[in-house]
Amino acid sequence: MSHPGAGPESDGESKEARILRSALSEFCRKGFHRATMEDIAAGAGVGKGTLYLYFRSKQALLEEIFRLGLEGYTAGIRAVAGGSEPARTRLGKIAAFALEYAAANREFARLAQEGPVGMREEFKRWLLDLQGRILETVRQVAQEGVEAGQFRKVDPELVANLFMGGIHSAVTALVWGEGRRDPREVADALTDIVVEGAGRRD
Amino acid sequence: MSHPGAGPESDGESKEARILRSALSEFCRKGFHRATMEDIAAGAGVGKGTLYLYFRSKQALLEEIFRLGLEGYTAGIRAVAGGSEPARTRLGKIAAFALEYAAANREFARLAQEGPVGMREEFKRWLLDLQGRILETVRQVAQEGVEAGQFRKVDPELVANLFMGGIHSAVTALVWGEGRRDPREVADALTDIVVEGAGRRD
Amino acid sequence: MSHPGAGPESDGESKEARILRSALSEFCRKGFHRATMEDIAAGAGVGKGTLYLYFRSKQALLEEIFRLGLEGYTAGIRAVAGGSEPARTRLGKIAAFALEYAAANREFARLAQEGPVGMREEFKRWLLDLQGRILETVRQVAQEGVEAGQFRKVDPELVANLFMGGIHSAVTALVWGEGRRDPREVADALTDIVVEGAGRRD
Amino acid sequence: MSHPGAGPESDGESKEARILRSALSEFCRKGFHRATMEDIAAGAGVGKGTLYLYFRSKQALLEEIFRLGLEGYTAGIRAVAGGSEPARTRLGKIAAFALEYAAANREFARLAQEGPVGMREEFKRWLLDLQGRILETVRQVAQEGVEAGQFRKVDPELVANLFMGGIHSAVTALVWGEGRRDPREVADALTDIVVEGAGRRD
DNA sequence: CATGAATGAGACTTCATTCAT
DNA sequence: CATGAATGAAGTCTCATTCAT
Repeated sequence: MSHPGAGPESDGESKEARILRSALSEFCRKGFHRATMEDIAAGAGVGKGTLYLYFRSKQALLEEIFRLGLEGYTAGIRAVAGGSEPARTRLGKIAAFALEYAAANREFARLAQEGPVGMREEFKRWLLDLQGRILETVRQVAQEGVEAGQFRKVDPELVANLFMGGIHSAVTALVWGEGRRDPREVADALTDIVVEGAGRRD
Repeated sequence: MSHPGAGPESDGESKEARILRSALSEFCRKGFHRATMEDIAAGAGVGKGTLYLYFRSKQALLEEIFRLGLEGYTAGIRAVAGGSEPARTRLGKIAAFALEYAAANREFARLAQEGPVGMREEFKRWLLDLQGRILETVRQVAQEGVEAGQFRKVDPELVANLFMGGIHSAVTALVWGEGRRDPREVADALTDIVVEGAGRRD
Repeated sequence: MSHPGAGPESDGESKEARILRSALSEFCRKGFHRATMEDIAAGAGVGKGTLYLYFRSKQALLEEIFRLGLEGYTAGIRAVAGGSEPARTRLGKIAAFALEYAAANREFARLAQEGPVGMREEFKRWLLDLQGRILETVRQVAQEGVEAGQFRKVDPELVANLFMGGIHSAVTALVWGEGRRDPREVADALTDIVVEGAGRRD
Repeated sequence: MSHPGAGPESDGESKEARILRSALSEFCRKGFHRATMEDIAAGAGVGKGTLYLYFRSKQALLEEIFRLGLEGYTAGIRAVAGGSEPARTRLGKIAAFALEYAAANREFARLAQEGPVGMREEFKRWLLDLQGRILETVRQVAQEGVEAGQFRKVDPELVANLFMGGIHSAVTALVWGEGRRDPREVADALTDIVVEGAGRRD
């Protein structure tokens, strides 16, 4: 086995998974620097030294959390963005997926909003890259919308920025606010405004 | 001092201001936790102990930076949002102001994007509150647009979220990217899409 | 195992011996404190826990290495020192044996030169004692040389110190230096100087 | 001032000196790895953090101790070795100086015998170099003795090795043994044997 | 007001040792 | 006998904060 304790645990979750969950929870609650390895270990029900059997360092732990969390996110975004449906439909799906993903991973969503605090410069670049690729994916959808005549001649990059920014803003409200709204409904309304505009049609 | 009678600060900036500028610069460059009081003091050209004559703690320094930076920002937003012009015009002015403010205060804009790292829970709440009040201001504009029949029956809160999220996204590109675009132009394009929509009008 | 009936250790070396060799190698390469039980186990081709079936602790491992290495050394010294030949011959044999022993056990010789790092106070005393007994053996040879009229009235203890110190110095050059000289030749030259003196005879 | 606290202390010794003394004492008593910065600080009567105002790390502290200790040693050796007196006289002075230096710096002498444990590879090389230069100095004396016809045709390098090895051995006895002998007397006797030889002159 | 030497709490990380399998 | 996952004591080092000057 490449990793210690890869076998099934009695409480139904691998040690690695327990550590990751505990770390996410601590990082989210206290921020990277205020969270201590001691507390993370306690939260995972393991000894302090055990953390280092699974992760090289505190930083590595943080980065792995981001890697895993963003892997699912980007894969999902790309999947729903890749169809052959009208641009509007695809945008709607992107928004819906993003908001639902955030709702399903509230702690990670909160952590991700803290920004790349405590990461090595190298990992920060990876993160910016990833963000760039997501924006590019959305831009592509907008551009295809323009080319297919579904959208007017708008700057696709700006649409992508606006759209993802709007989603980001909605996610903030979603994960921090108390009065929760249905992610799907928000996604639809957001898409509606981006495509149809807020202005009155005469 | 070389010029007696030139006032206590012959280099034209009060010690407090110099400290704040140095702290902003350090926080921006290294992040809150990696920045040291020693470096901040050196950057301000004062002794380490002097920092504590002006600010109770490192946290207080950070919070004061945010207080001052956001004060100007919110005041500006409120000012341009408050006129009696059409909603679209006011939204355009909001975007223009926000982007220009970010361009004029790049370091602060970068710092603000890092999120509330290192702040006391109490100050985080104040920050969320402030953000809420800004959103509320924008929401108000949108709502008045709806009421005045300039906008169709969209959810004003969502419009505010989308709009400010888009601005946020544009600011990120503005303060981190190299190829700079004119803030005003970006603001106009952003407003245009939000009001007119990306979709084709038939 | 490939050859049933070939005994429990078909590779020709008992587990204990393999562990000792690996430990010696690690201690020699990295020093006592930097060497890890993990690496020692890996080098011996056994599990970490197995080390503790053969040795009580890391210290015990170190001490056993010294015990074994010095056992052969002191036995050899005593053997060649014990004859009834002239003192000079016996000194020559002592030097030859010591240098050849070091050449044949380079790793141990290097380790022994590092001094009693990491040992318990008790074992350090044993070590000093042993060193004292070796010196005593050599002193005895010198004294007998004086008594037999082969040597002039020199302090036998000092001769022993000088002689063994010279050997020690030569061993250092032998086990660390690249340009190797023949141990036997060095031993002869060393003995020659100690007995005949560097000074010119008129 | 380049260093904090360079001014005179109330107890008549600079903080840096107190730290160095405490560190030497701890390193000597427990060895490099077993000595703790906490104990060193306590022994110097300063806080733990203060150590790091004067020395970058524990290693740096050790290395500085060696640098200072060996600086005086090598300077002394070179000084007494450099005269124009007969080789024998100079060897005698070298031995006397070395033994007196060891007697005057017993703790350092003990530490130096532990070998280069805990040092960076780079510093180890510096140390070996220094040792080589000392040997070279002694070798030079022996060679000049040969050239001046004071010594017979012996290998000067071997003489240097023997002589310094003998001194080393005597130092060990001196700093660890209980029954102390006068360094000067030991130095004379040692030199006598090396030059005249232990053997009887017929 | 200003300074910066001094402090010590606190965090990460290592690794010898144990013990259930 | 053998293993190696798990542990936690222990140690180094950082840095915000204080206070005597």
